[in-house]
Amino acid sequence: MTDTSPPNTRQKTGRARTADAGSVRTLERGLTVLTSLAELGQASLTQVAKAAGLSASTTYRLLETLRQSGFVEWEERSGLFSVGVRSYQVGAAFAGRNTLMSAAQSEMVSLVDDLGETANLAVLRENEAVYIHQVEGRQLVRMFAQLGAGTLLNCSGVGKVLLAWHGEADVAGRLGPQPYMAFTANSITALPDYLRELQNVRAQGYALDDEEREIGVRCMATPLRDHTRQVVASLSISAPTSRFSREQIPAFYTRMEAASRVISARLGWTP
Amino acid sequence: MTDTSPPNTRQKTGRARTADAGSVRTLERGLTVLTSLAELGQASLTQVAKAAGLSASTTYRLLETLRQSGFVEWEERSGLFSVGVRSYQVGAAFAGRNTLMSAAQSEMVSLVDDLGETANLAVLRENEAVYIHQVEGRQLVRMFAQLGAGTLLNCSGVGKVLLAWHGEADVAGRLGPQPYMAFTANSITALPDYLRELQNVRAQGYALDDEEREIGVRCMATPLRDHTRQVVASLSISAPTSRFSREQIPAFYTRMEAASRVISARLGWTP
DNA sequence: AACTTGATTTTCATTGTACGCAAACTAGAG
DNA sequence: CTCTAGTTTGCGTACAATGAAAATCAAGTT
Repeated sequence: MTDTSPPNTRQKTGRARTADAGSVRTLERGLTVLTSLAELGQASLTQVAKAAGLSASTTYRLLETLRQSGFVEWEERSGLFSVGVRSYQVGAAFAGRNTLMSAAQSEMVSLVDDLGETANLAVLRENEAVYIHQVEGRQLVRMFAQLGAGTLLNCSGVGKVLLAWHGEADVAGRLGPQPYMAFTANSITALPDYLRELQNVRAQGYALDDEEREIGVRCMATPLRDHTRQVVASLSISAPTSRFSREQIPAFYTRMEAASRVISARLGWTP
Repeated sequence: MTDTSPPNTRQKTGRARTADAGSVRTLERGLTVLTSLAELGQASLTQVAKAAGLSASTTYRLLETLRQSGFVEWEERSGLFSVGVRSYQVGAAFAGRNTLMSAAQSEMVSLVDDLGETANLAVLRENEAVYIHQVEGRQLVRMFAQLGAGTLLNCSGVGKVLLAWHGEADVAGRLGPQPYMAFTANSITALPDYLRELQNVRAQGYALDDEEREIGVRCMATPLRDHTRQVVASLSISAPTSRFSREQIPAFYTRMEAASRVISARLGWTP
């Protein structure tokens, strides 16, 4: 029982905008449920509740509401939930409005035409790189990257590019506690190594994922900038090492650099 | 009408959900805001508030929460909101998990290879047909259909197919009040005409949009069924009349029917 | 069949939160 | 500078959302 404190404990600490000011808890929770479900792919009520960190009954009601709005689907047969059409519709609106994607589209296609490998477009979101667009290569072997999926920042070319021009503290914060998760023996797991790598990226103008994510797959990523000259996205090409040897790096870079330049120009970037 | 009738009018199917039971108002409103914004594309606070039918302050707080979660973006420059990356991510999860899309993908590609025109995949959602997948044709002329966009049911081939096997009352309900919106002189605007058209669809096995949506564009749609034998989606091909004459209808249908059969089979349909 | 176990749905009282109103700010336009 | 339209914040209250626990339901196990 809080003793009746004076009604005006108005702290006027300047402009400190409290992180979660004006935040609506219920909506926040609902979105957490939706996001958790998206990550799970397909899940039961209890699984979602656990993933979202909410009680079963609350999750039940939130999921039910999401279902009624079409953001979530429920398969009667199995009793499992999954993301619904409405979510897809809303997501498509993002793709439509997104200037980045339309600016990159044609160049990505011609890049794929020239190099024959799959091109990806990724942006930074909190602690991960999110692939927002992909143009598949002619080659049969399919690359891993899944649209909309998030990738760890420590072991992907796009991750390096997106962080390369950020401050060290920021980089450290986004990568989280060491050692970073490793996928292969080449994965970078310590901050100093990563920071040194970023220096290379700044010097060379591109980042390499040299079988750090998956053995047998090499990947080159370049920065895209807009009118503010900040790096807003990263373009990447992934290919099996058999078709992308170390010797080919300069050739790949020449082509990718040209594409990046064109796309950046469309975004308002000036040299 | 808060009828306090005993909650046990349990229907066998375990699923007797009352329309809005267990619905969370705040989340509902938040989702309405998100959906409205998706439709507007890019909008100011007041525009969204108006579209969602909510007060400015409520909308402000909901938008702010959506922004903090990444579902909505806010451009400082213009002060306008738009759909954010997070929405895209969640939507992509739908696409990934969607068995329909993966079942249809390869057949759509080969259909496009054979016919040279753009193929679309649509499902029914409330009162509209939603295009969830598209494979673009080689031809230069770009078709109208936009991914994730909803289409009116009265003047599209997919709309007719999706409703053809529904009861008349249901059809009437989904189409809303007459006269239906017309895009061209060929558009169907009255219920009796539409119901007669649905009879044709059932008899022929396909629906035609004969310049009903746009002059110069013809479109053929076929039903896709799953293991329940219900129509769960519709496949369609759109082409300018110059490349898709009435005489070609049988040829198109032969090809489309084959594709539909294969896709339906993948969904568990048995003849 | 009767039991067990675990998940889903509903009820219910309580609390805390989301809401609308209105005031305080902003920022353009005239 | 004033006006107007839009955005943001404070505040008190109604009532919406919540968790706990009870009631169902589904599926094994004996």
